Amino acid sequence: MNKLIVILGPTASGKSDLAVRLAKKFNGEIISADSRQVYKGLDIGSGKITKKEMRGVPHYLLDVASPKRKFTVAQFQKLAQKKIKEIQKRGKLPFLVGGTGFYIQSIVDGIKIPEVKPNWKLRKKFEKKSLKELFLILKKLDQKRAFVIDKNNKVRIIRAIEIVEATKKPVPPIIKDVKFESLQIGITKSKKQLKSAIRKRLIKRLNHGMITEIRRLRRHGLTFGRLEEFGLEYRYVAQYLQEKITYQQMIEKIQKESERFAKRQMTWFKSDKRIHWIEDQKEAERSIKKFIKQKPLEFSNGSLILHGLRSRL
RNA sequence: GGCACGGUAGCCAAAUGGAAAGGCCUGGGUCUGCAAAACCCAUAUACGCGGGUUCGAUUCCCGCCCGUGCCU
Repeated sequence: MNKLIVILGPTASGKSDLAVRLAKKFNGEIISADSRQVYKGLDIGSGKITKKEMRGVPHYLLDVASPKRKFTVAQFQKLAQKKIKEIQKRGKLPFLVGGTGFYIQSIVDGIKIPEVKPNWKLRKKFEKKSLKELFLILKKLDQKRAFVIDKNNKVRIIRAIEIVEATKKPVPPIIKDVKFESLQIGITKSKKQLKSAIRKRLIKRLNHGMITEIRRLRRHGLTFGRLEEFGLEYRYVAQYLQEKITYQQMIEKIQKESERFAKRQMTWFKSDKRIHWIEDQKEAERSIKKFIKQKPLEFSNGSLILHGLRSRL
């Protein structure tokens, strides 16, 4: 059996808690799909689940990377696929839980990411160039990719150039290699609910030593610049510690930015029509039960080549 | 009380004697190794009040109100 349950939703929607309950009920184990919780030492600020909250359910892909180094989707994909298979082999049901849409997509759709590691030196060099210059470079190297790429997005253009330079070939089309049969369950919350959940959670995190945590990260050698890259809590606490903003401004910023982040997450999720949106645990249980009973789908051999960028089934 | 500066959209903020920039917020969206990232699109009956000068005033003049700073 290669079934996989995905629990997703915007930040502060209560994914972790729901996942533990469901995992307990269905003999499952949890794999986190969160781009910040992979880092060691980012605990309170990233809302990492505690040992106690796990209630005996094994969790994976937490604390697998050093915050000094950048962790990427490709690394996530490899580790997660391996873990999921291991869990399945033991006869347990894997739950992929998190809010990082791209990470989830990398597993659910099994998109093949070009095997070109980020070349930080090259990126740094190209970052200095103007958008226009970069676009012209890409156009010369790979017309097809240049045609569809977001012309205003430096990061993407540089990445495309990076791939072509390394492989000496155009950027390959997106290929899907779906390895698991997955059921995606999404938690919905109204804007009001999210807003107040974010507020409550923020106060709690501050009371639980979030600032101390970030000071500790500093002591362990993380620069303020690096801390700011983690976004939200880490970014604005870092700014507060540098006295760029006041305590009050820090709180307001984290709140606002978290709300906006939740919105962006929903934008991502909304476009995936396969997600089953649920309002409570009962509903989730029902759809999981039904999903488990289904006969495994016949997997078509070979990989799919997508003509569009994402599948919106 | 005196002096100075200011009052432009929900917030910040520019310019201008002749159809009032921009940013934020907000809404929608994109996504091929940084994705809590990066990027795109949309959005406003906005010039404190009253009078005057003028063909025409947000802009110049007078008075008033409000805010900020300094002085007594």
